[in-house]
Amino acid sequence: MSSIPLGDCGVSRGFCDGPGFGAGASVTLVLDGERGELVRAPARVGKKGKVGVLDASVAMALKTHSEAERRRRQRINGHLATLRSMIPGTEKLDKAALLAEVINHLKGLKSNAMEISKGCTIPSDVDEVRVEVEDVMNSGSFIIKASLCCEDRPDILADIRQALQTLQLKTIRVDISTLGGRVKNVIVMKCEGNANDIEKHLYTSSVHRALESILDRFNSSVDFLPRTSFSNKRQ
Amino acid sequence: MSSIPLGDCGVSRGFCDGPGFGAGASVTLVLDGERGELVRAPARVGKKGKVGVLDASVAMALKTHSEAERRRRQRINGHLATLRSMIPGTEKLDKAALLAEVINHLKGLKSNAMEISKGCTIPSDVDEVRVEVEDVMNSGSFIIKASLCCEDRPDILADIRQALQTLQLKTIRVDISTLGGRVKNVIVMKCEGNANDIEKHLYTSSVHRALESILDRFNSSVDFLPRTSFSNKRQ
DNA sequence: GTCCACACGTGATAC
DNA sequence: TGTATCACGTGTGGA
Repeated sequence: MSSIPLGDCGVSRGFCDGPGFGAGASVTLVLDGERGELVRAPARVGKKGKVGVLDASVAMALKTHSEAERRRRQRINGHLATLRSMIPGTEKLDKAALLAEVINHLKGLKSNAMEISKGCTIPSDVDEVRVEVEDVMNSGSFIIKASLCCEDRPDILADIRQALQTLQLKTIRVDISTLGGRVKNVIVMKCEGNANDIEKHLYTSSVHRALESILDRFNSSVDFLPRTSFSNKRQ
Repeated sequence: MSSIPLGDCGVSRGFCDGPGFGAGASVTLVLDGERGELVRAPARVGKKGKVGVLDASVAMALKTHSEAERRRRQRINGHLATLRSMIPGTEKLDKAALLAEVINHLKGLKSNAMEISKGCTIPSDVDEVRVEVEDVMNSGSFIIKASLCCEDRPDILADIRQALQTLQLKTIRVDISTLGGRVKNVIVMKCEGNANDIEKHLYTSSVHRALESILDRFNSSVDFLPRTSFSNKRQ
């Protein structure tokens, strides 16, 4: 009784005239347990040995039971319909495929959020250079995602640009986040054309070296650089 | 045949000896359609008027049918179990509540992604200054979230810092995203202490003016500034 | 003893 | 044709 059935779900048949009831109740053949063989059902008798003395209360119990079960089905199918409306391209999928697609979208959104949080937050006060080949297109192009985390300074972006412009990489996107005097730069670059693994490794290590040189340069000059020129110093 | 049934799902009973079969097949009473009354089922006869001439092929059809149906249920329930394992706190929920929770998580992740993309992506080639009081703490402090979107240039961050350092605002966080020669700067500032609405509006408009002045300065000087010094120009 | 959720087999239906 | 999915009513076990 907690959730809402979301309408009739298109079930417009009358009560108990649907398929699956009458035949299931009148056929006196059952499939034997371990064998799967069709055998005669044992003549089921009532509790007192009489068939047909089911009274009105039992009938009412059956009725309410089947109605409750129908409501439960409506509830589940309503939620399924909601999910189907939320995920594009699932209009013609059956229940299992819809649920599989829901799982995929959930994984995708979760990894997406993970990726964004990984790319946007600043790790805990530790200098870091990370370079990874993020995605390999089937066209031979590949994407390099590099990040540099260090103490903040105003010309770090210019340094990064200068260090990377010698490479034949097209900068797709740059994200810079600062927090408490630290900065994390995420640079997404793309190399178009067919490159083999050796070339990819060459690019990757070149990017890594370029960013590490920035880090080294900064760390060697941090002692005598004026640190008071930033407005967002750590406190 | 595309997805995997994910094992037995704990169903260890033999075939057709489970609940819900025997009694349903031997009781010869059905509930009448529109009324919900319990009536005698019409004596179902075979196709040729004889009961009990169901041959082995029909039995096999029934067997394969129920087995296929069981496989279908296992597939669906397997996906449901996967969803349950993906979302914490759904271990003791029933199917409908689980699906409702899946819907909630999907909505949450989607709005989260929307929020992040709102703060990180660059709008479509239109200069923009937005300032909003993001969150008002119950301590009287408030947070100003300002964003400036314009053509990219190397010293824009320094300009923003200079323009905002005259205000008594502590910079909590700065996010900068560039894409195709455009840049979006998101600055989150905090003003501690008790401020009334007039002061908040004063701060807000000051930030707005500061950022717009940067935009104006850039737009008036864009004609004679060298634009070729960026590595990530739009192409 | 009542209520609820689940798994079951079955008929209808689509392809 | 067989082989899928789906909704149905029902039996049953757990709160």
